[in-house]
Amino acid sequence: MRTHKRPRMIDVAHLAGVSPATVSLVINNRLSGNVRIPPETQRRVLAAVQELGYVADPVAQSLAGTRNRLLGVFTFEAIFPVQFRDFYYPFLVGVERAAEECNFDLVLFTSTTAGDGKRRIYRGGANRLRLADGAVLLGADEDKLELQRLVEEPYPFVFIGRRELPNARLSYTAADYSAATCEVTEHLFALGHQHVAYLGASNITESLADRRSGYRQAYSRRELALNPAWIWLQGATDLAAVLGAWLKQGVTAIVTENAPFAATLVQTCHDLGIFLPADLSLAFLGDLFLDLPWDLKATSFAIPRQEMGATAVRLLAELLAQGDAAAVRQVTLPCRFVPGNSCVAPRSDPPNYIST
Amino acid sequence: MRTHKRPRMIDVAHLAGVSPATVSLVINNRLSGNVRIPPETQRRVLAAVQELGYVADPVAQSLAGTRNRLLGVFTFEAIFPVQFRDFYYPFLVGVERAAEECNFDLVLFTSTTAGDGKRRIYRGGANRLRLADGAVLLGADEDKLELQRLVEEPYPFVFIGRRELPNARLSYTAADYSAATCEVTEHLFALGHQHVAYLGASNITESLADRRSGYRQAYSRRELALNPAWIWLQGATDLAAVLGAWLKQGVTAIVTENAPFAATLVQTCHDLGIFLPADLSLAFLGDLFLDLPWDLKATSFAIPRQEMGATAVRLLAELLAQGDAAAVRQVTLPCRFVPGNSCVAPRSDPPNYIST
DNA sequence: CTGAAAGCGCTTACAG
DNA sequence: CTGAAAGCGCTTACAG
Repeated sequence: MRTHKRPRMIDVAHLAGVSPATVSLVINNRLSGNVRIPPETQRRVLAAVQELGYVADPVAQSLAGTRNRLLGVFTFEAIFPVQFRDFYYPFLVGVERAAEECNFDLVLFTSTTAGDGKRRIYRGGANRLRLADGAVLLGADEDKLELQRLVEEPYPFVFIGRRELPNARLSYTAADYSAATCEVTEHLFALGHQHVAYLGASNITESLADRRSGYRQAYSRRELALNPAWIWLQGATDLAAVLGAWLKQGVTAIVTENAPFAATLVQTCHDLGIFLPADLSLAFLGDLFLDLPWDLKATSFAIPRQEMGATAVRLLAELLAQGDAAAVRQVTLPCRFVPGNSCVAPRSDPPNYIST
Repeated sequence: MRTHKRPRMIDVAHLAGVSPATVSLVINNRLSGNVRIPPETQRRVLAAVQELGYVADPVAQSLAGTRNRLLGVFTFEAIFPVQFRDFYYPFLVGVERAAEECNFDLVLFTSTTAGDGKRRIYRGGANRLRLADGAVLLGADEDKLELQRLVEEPYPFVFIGRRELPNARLSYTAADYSAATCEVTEHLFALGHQHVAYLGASNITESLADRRSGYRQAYSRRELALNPAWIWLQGATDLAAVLGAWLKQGVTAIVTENAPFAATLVQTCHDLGIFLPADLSLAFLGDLFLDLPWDLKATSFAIPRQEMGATAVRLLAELLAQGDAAAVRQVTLPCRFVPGNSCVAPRSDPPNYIST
């Protein structure tokens, strides 16, 4: 039972002495081409809007099939995560700023949480995001099946982060992890390291694949042979054992993937009595939220998170303006190399490690 | 031009050989009271739903169902501030969680930014928040005139943080800064301090007023006279001078308001060669985002930020359910005393300070 | 230039 | 028990 406290378009129309259609036209500035409404009428309409405090109901606008200047923000996990707060926040800052620029409000889909705590775009079969004109998606753990379904319908969205599907292209703003990883690895080569190992997580995502290809690229640019044993993805084997073997084989530097992983690495080095960075140089692939011991500052790269968020919104705004829901835009932004002191030149006189 | 790829209710109705109304009733389980649909019909409808992969369009549902289940989140500054990120974030976490519970989506009003960079509830006379069923407001620097206007219209909202208006009551979820400050101050008395001074900001807000009254309350509970000179609000006089005077007069402990301010205090102590906490105990009024030197851990209290956010949303949900836009709810949540080591017993043998 | 009408996809009284 | 109809608040051809 809606109490009609909120003024509706019909009220505005009455007050202004025109029809709802005219109100709609004036409000939405659809005064192009063959539609011409005299300034005086427009003024009356606007005055009525003013007087009543009228704001169009976005739900009705949406149903009627036009734009409601609402941009969705969808994450498969909580949008305000507690665990990776520091990582995600800058994306949101960027999203907000760009939305402000483009005059969009943001709708956060929190009601899409399924029974299992995970969020779903499709509830049963309906695309919940349709409440908004378009949406920005972000976060890990995306459900590829849902994404696949989303690209198949004419609904504009942009993913923050590169995401690929088997048989479809989708819009995204990515960070150039490949180039950044290549740069970091080359930095190690330039310092004089010959054998640079790679420590990664056991899973594979687009952004991890990019890092790994950047690592390989650095090797091929230097025309160095890459010993497959120097790539180790977290698995059955013990990290300490791998580390011991690497050192014996002459590995003097490691590039490592994510922060939780990096913490384990640093701890293991400590346990094995390996001095950082004197015995072993460490480079980190992306923003690190980890306090390193011994005044170590991570050599790494910075992900342009705020820009990625802002760019995603701007792309979406373009897609909407262009009105072609099938259009695909992909933008890759550079990362910034962050020099630290966790990478130094290798020892001229390497210690003789005992295997563990 | 919406393409009808998605099955609509009418399609289900056709397939099941019933009317849309029946489909709606079955799907929404509105089979109470005088509505009775034979199991066989229900089965047919459900089978059709299944076969077509039908799910109701939420947009149409909201439009038909009177409410749009959108809750606004409004701040007069950016909702994702860069400066006070750590302070505001937990409120948002609480808001999101409660919204999820209550099945509301959230709309962040970023489009309300005026030319001057500040956000406004009213744009040209229109309440922009009306887009949502109700709204949660938070943040400092609220515009009292806009708030005044908002309470005057029948629009349900809840402020996160106590806010008062001259001639109206509004709904909020507050933290009990008064009790918490009283507790912290009494803690100092219990440690043996006789003269506890108060250092505050120059402005006055509801939450600062609460702290100040808590401080006074602690004195009156102990039946101690409060020397007016021991309350100092940031102003013309130099902090160092005030501090020097206090110490000479036997002040051995200070409670201090906000973090930026607290930083100045700590620095000044350092400059004057005052050892913390041996020479001077320091208590902090609320969550402190400041690294204290010398392994000092702040004695302070924790603001129940997440709970405040969640409670605000739940209150709002209640107000909406109750349908009385004029109803006012005010909830005050307790803060948690945080024992640190920045408060210790006063020296039995106080140093003889030289005035600066 | 502007109004009347149809339609977006659903729900809810109201009849039968 | 179930259908026909009206309505939610808007937009968009289509007439005039």
